[in-house]
Amino acid sequence: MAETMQGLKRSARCAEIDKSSIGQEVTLMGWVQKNRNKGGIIFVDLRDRSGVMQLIFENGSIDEEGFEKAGRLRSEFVIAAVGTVEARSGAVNPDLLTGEIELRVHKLRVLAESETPPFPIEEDSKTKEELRLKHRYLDLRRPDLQRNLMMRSRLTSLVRNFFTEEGFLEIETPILMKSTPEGARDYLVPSRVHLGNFYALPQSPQIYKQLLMCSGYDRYFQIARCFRDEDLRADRQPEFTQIDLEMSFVDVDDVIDVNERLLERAFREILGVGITLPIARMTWKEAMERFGSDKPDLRFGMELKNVTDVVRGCGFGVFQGAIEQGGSVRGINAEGQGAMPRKKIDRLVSFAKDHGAKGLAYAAIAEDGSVKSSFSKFMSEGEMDALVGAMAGKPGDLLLFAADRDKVVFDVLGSLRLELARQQEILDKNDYKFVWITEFPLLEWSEEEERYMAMHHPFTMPMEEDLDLLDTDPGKVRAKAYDIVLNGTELGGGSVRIHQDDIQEKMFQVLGFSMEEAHKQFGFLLQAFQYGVPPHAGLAYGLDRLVMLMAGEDSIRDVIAFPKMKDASDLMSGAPGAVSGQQLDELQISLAAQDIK
RNA sequence: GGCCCAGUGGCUCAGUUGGUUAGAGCGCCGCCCUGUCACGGCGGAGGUCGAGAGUUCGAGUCUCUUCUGGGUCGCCA
Repeated sequence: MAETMQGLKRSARCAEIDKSSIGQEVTLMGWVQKNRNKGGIIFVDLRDRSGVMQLIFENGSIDEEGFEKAGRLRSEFVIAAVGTVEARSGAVNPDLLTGEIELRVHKLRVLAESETPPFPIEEDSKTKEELRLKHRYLDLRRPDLQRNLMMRSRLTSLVRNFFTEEGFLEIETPILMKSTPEGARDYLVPSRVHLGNFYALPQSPQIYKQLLMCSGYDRYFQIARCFRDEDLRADRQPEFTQIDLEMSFVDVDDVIDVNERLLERAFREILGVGITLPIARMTWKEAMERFGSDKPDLRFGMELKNVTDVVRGCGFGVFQGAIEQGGSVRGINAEGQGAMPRKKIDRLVSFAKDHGAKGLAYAAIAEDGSVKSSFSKFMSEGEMDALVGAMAGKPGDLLLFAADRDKVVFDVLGSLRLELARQQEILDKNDYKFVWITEFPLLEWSEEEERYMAMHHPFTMPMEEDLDLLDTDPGKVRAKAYDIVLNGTELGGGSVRIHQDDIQEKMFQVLGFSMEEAHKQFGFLLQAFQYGVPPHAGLAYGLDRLVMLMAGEDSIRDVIAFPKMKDASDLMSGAPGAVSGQQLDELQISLAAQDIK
C-alpha cells in the first residue's frame, strides 16, 4: 500500500511556511498527527520536526481517489502532500505557528502506513518512562524531545564556532586507551591481538589533552564522549559528553575569561537570557560556610549560620559533644516555616539522618514569640534567646541545627536547605544564577584508604602561596581548581595543571605513590613533561547537564537521544547482551558458570 | 548493596472497612457529519488488576516472596 515519492521533492518543512507563501504550491512530507474527518471535508494535521501544518482535503480540489485516501489516514502514517498554501477561510488557530494558513492538497501519497503507536505522540507525555524508552524512536518524535535535541545541536555548533573563533583547535583523542585505576571504574574492552589485555574507555580525555599542550597545540577543544562504569542518577549516565578544553601559557583568570564569554553567548543566542559578566566567584571555603555545598544554588537564601560560639557552654550535650570533638554547630532559618506540623519536621529529621547526621535539633518560633524546641529543656531562657537572635529568628520561623564534624554539618544542612527549597517550590527554572567556585582543597583525606586522595586529579596545581603546606599540613593546601556552577548543578570544572617536576613529585609523595608506581600509571605523561611542557590549564563541561538546564528538564535522559536506564542497560536494544561462544573464544575469555544466563 | 515511590484495557487513572458481572477519560474499530483544530453524534471491541505463594467462605484491596521502572544514599579522583 505504501507509495513511492518518485517525482516529488519536499519543498519545505511544515512550520517553515508562513503567510508570505500564500498562493504558492508546496510539497510537504511528514507524519499524520491527527485526522479530523467531517464527511465532506477532511482536516489532517501534518507534523515534522518544525511543527504542524493543517492540510485540507475537499472534493473538487482533489480527485475522488485522493479524497478517499485522505479519509483512511491514521496517526503516524507518513505522507507526501502537494497543494496550495491558502489563508484559512475558517477560524484561525492562535495556538499554532501556522494557525493562519493551511494547505489545500491536490495530490496525496501514503509513503508508509503505521500501526497505532503504543502511546500518544504528544507534548508533555504522561506515559511512563519505561514504555517510552522501550520505543525511544517514537518518544523522540514528541515535540519536546525534538526541541531538546535541536537545542543541543545548536549549542554544540555554537561551541564549535566560538572556540574556533578564539583560536582553539578541535582534536580527537582515543576512545581505546589505557586503564588508569584511580577514580571511577573504567569500562574495559578486551584486546583480541593482545590476549588477556584490555583497553579502557576514557573517563575523560584529561591526559591526552595535556599531552597536546606539551606538543604545542596551545588551545585545544573537543566535544568528547566519556565513560564511567558507576551507578546512574537522573543527571548521570554511563556514557556522557564533555565539552573539553585546554590552554597553554595561561592561568586561572584566562580560563575563566574565555569560558564566561562562551556561556554568555550560549545563553544569549540560544535562550535569549542575559548573563552579566564577570560571573561571581566564591571560594570553596565560603561556599561551604554559607551554603554547605561546593555547588551552591544561589537562587535563594536560607544560608547556614555558625552558632558554635553562641551555644558553647550551654547545657545541651549534643551541641557540647560536637564542639568538644572539634566540630561545629550550625543552623539554617527556614523563614515562615514555624508552623510546620510535627510529622513533616520528623521527616526532615530522618532526611538529615540519611545524610549522615545523628539527629537534627529544631526550634519553632510561634507567632507570639514563644519558642517550641526539641532541646529547650537543656538550655536556659537566656541561652535560647541568644541562639534565636544569632539565627535572626522571627515569629513564624523554623530554626534547624546540626552539630557534628564540619564535613557532616555542611553536608546535612546543605542538603536540607535544598530539600526545604524544593518543598516550598521556590526554585524558578528560568532564573539562572551562575557562580565560579575557586580555591578547592587540593587533597581530601580518605578514611578507608588512610591516605590523602586528589580531590580533582593528581596533576592539579597547588596555589603558590600554599606550596609550603604540602610538607607540613597537606590537607590545608588549596588548589588552582575551579568549578562553574549553575543553580546548584556543577556544569564543569577544571584546573591549572602541574608542569614542574618537583611539585609533581611532591604531589605523588603526598598521595602515597612511589615514583615507580606513578611512572607505571602515568609514565608517558611524565616522560613527555621531560621535554619541555608549557604551563597549561583547562576545563571540561558536562554537556548533557548544560543542555538539561537550558532546556528546563529534570533528567539528562531528556536531552540524550538514546539514553540508558538506571541499571545502565538499554531497554530498547537490550544492550548489554550475551555474545557468542565463538567471540569469547577468540578473546580467550571464559565466563564463570553462574554468570551465564 | 541500603532506603523510598510506582505497577489495574493500547495510554492516563479511579476502585470505600476484603463482598455480585472491575469503572472513567483518551485512544482504537464501524457508521454518520463540508470549517474542524481537545471536532461532534451514534454504536462497538478491548482487562486472568506485573508474577508467584499465603490468609480467608470470598483478595485489585491484607501478608510474604519476586519481577519491572523511577528517585535517592553508598559510589561517581
